Amino acid sequence: MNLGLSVKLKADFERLSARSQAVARWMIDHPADVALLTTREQARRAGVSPATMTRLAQRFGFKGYDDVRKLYADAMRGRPESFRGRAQELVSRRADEGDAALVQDIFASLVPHLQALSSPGAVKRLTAAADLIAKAKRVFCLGLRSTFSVVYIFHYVRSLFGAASVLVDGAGDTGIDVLRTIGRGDVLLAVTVRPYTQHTLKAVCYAKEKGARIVAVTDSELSPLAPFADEILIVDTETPSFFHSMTPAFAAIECLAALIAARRGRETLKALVQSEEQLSAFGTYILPSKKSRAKT
Amino acid sequence: MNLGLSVKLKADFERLSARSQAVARWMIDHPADVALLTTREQARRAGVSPATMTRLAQRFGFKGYDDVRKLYADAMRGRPESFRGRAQELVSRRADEGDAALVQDIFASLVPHLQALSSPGAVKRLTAAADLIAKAKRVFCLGLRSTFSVVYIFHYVRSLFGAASVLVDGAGDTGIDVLRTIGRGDVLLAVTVRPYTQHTLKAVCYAKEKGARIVAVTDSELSPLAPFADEILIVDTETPSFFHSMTPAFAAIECLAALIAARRGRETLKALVQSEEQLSAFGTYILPSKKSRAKT
DNA sequence: AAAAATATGAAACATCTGTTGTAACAGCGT
DNA sequence: ACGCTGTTACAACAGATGTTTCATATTTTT
Repeated sequence: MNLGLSVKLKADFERLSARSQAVARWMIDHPADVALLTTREQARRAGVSPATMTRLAQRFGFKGYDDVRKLYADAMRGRPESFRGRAQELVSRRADEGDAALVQDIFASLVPHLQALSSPGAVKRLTAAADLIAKAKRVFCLGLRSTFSVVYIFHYVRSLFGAASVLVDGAGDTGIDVLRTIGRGDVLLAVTVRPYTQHTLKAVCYAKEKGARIVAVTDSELSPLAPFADEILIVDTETPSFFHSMTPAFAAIECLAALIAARRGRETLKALVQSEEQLSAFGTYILPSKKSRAKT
Repeated sequence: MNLGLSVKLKADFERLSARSQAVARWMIDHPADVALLTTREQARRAGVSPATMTRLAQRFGFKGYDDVRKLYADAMRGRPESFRGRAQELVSRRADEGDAALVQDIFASLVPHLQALSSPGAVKRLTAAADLIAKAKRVFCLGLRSTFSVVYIFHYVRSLFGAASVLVDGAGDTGIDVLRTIGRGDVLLAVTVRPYTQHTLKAVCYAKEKGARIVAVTDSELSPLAPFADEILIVDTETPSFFHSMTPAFAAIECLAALIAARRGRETLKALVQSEEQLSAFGTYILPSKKSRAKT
């Protein structure tokens, strides 16, 4: 990620006044400090009056130097597109203050959450989890309440692939019963975010004791699942609205499923063909070509 | 970022008070923001009064929270890899190596799909669908196979909000039976993407005949659902992997739920309080404070 | 059940922030 | 020398910042 401003700064360097050049030089040499220090402190270090900082920023089209600092701060967080995104957001919010703003805000907040999942650290965790699951005899998928969506899609995709998957869910609250047979060689994929569900933690404890490995998808290093997890995936849930979003967790699980499928390679493809045959035999899907003759 | 404080924070976590734990958790989850945001802003995001921040810092031997921020700022300066473009170099170099490439590609492809959902046209459709659903007597939620995740989360959130919602799903393939009572004033939320499921289309036909309105979430204007839909939301499903992603549909539905919740305003909040009371009475969640006395 | 101890948020506080108005200054052509 | 232009620092301002105080919950102990 390169700061657009640094580039502009270098390009226009010649045309700047003496003091402004001093500031520009200092900024280019100390990008981290631009994000971390106050404008006044930066002026002091660059040997310039604070007013000069503000005016330089304004020359480049910012409202003040504060905006420059925010730009550098965002860059430091490792969110390359955030400035462009924010600008768009502002524009559109001016256009409409109501629903549109909420929609924009929700999706805008999701983007950095997804980007966080493709950071090197997250990738390492995803691949480690995929390795663990790919080697497992069976995978038990457990997620209650809002996270059920997440484990369901994992289980569904995994079933399509022909891999051994058990969805911990059952009519009449018999869900947890399927865990009875869990043991060494199995993996429990457990998903829970704040507020953490009691049953999920219990199940993880239980499975761990029986010798199963744990892959936890949760929202913090401090999650109660963390101490039990062999592999842990951290997903964001925050949104500008007052409720949490499961979209990042959902995306992470889909990605995990894809990684595992890739590991099984040829086997996956064979299973997919089988699945398709079965489903078309049952007339599950509408045929893409002619008229679909409905039956039943 | 190797911060001595994070370690101490985790070590003493149990001994901290409820509010301090909230702060510690937020700090561990957002280390970059500790360095970049003001104390007040951090307090706001952690859901705590500014005073708590200062006090927590003092408990750990600092003069005030400002010193903590400086500590984090120094730690951030110490790792220029994430800055000045070297991070992205690393990323793109790794992107040639199998797993990482797949992960990057998947999330990268999701971002434009989400952005498409906040385009003016999509916003209009979302708000129109929200309007229709907000006025409905009851909402029936129907999605089979991979799309079940999507309708499940909608149903779950809507139930939390105390709105009338019926999940079309049942043990023993009795799911469709609940549609018997559907009629004028009701809305059927139907989700299906290619390959379209036979049953979903059938159900939509049936509901339409009975006078219900249809909100369709699907992947194309040419979807078989389109002719029956009163409101239609189009979501992308394509990924660089060989299977489809439901993440955009998932995000769209969450957004739709948020819009509807906003429309119900005060009512939503009351229902949320009720839900919380009920859930805590049942001991569903792990209590955030000290000893959580498990029951059952 | 009462009392002591602790934790917490609202408001108050002095301090510091970023910006702007003003005046001094240097360079430059006339 | 003169006025004109563009820079710059200084001072002043409104607003925000981090900390402290104090009264009020909340928890723990007696």
